[in-house]
Amino acid sequence: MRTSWADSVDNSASENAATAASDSSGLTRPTRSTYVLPHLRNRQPPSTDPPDRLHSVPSSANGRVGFGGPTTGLCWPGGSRPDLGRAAHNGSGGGRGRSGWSTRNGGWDRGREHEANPFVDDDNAEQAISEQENTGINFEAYDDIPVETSGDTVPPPVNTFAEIDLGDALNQNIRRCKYVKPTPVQRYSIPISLAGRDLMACAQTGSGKTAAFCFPIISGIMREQYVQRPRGARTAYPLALILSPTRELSRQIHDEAKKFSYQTGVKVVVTYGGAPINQQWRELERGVDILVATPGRLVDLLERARISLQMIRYLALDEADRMLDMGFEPQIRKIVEQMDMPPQGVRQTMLFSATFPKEIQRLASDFLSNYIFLAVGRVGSSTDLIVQRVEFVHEYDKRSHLMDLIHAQKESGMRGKQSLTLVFVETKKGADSLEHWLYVNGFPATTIHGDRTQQEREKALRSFKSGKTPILVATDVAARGLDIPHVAHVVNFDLPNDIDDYVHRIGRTGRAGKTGLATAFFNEGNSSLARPLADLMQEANQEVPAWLIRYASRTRTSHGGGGGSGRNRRSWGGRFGGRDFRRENSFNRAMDYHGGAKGSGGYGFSGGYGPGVTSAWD
DNA sequence: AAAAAAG
Repeated sequence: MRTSWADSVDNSASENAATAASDSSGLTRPTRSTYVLPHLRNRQPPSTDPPDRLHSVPSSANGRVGFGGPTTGLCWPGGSRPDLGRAAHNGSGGGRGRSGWSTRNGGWDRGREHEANPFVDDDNAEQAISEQENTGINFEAYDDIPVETSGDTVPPPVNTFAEIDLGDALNQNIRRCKYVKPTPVQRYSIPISLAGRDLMACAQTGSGKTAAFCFPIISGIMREQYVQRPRGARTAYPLALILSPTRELSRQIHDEAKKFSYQTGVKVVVTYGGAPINQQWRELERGVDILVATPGRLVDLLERARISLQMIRYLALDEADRMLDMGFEPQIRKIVEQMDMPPQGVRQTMLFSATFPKEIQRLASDFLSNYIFLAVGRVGSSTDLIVQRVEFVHEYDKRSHLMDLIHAQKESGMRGKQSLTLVFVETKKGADSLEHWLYVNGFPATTIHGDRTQQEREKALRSFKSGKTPILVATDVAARGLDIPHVAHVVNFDLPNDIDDYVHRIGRTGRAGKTGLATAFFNEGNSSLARPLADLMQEANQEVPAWLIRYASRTRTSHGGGGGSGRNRRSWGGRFGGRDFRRENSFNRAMDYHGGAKGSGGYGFSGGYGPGVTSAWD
């Protein structure tokens, strides 16, 4: 049985009580002194704000003290593994010159001690907030998770990181990240990727997808020590490309990848729009193995020949279904098919998302070669950890209703700043206007959307993460992938039109095995979402209001009971549910999953490794 | 129809 949201907030509050008790900056205190109205924000000087300083304060802790590094001074990565590449550059061993993995910085990174320690933030700021945080994933929530694989000769999953030959350096970083054992998606996808196979992976929000595609890439690059890259004075030749749909997500992936690749010699660079391109050029000139990027800026750099993709061995698309939807597909096609990237089959391609509609899968198969399809958990969301509520709220009542929710949340045990509320709205204008209204009413809120400058966007995100403004009003720019600890409540102030967007939005809470609450405001304008929403909630064992079910049956489409056609089809399917309600449509949903796309190619289910249809989640 | 992504 489910604990109530208030309970879970109470629990986490008491978990944190020891360390957070002295924190007096409550939710209720609007930070008016630093608040700037939206229309005045462009005049802000490029100042560093407190959250940033918070992270950089302990300069004395910079360097190698944070993770107990000195104890490992004698076992540099690869010290006992000559095949692990760059270790040879360390100290006096580096006599290979340009035959190493990165011709551009072969001589530069000998002094690895100059590589900033990406773990200092964790050790100082994050741990102070919550000891629990970095021990991360609540693995009990992942026990007996259903898994399905299909494709030729699927490599078996592993149960521990130790079973995987990732290399000493990477293993050490995994320990520094305090990852104790792999999440389900990692257990399955890492062996697949290490075997060199292309992969299309669906896994719940917050289940560790980033590491799942980063580890094999980093490990693979470390092995390719003799990769000879062309020498172009101004052109960078990355070996791996990771694409994501928003700038903030690209940044987040970059920051994660930096941790994973610390002291491996593998260089990670991020590039995205809205930020000065010169700085990014300089970074690229210093050498890049893994490039993380948003599509627009990458195309720009490709057209200026600052980047060549001809050495790409690994291509990963995060939020792959978004990357291939109408808005992005032409750009992705250009990058993948019309520039100088090696074709599928030559490079290794990995697609990851929590949702994967059938029609997008069909598109995606253009980029893949003999790929393995992997579905981990109830595809669509980590729903059991998220308590979902739907309330009927008229348009004109939404604001006061939101105010009630925030007050209720405040009273139900938010003592520190670690209980954050993320409010999704449909439009950028709506975001500004709601944020302004919240401000006027004394709520410490900020907003993130595509009409704000990149500086404003990143500042808003920092301010939210730090708890300085524990309410964030966002458009769908924040719907996918962002990993924000302590988001206790996601409010769908305006529901999206696509149920997949809903899945991603609520996935901003209930991360890494923690619980969360998601509240949606539903009214006549959302009738097209009634059925898919009711179905999703029911599948996740949520309480579905009777009025929503009535709405759902009223808006049944002529295509029949499956939720209609088009964008609101059920894309996650009920393959893992054991209940009759799901079985009824299991055939249709199986078709949804696999789209019949490779019907002649022998892509049957093999599914012999997972626990099949047994699931603690049902 | 909106949002995102180049400037």
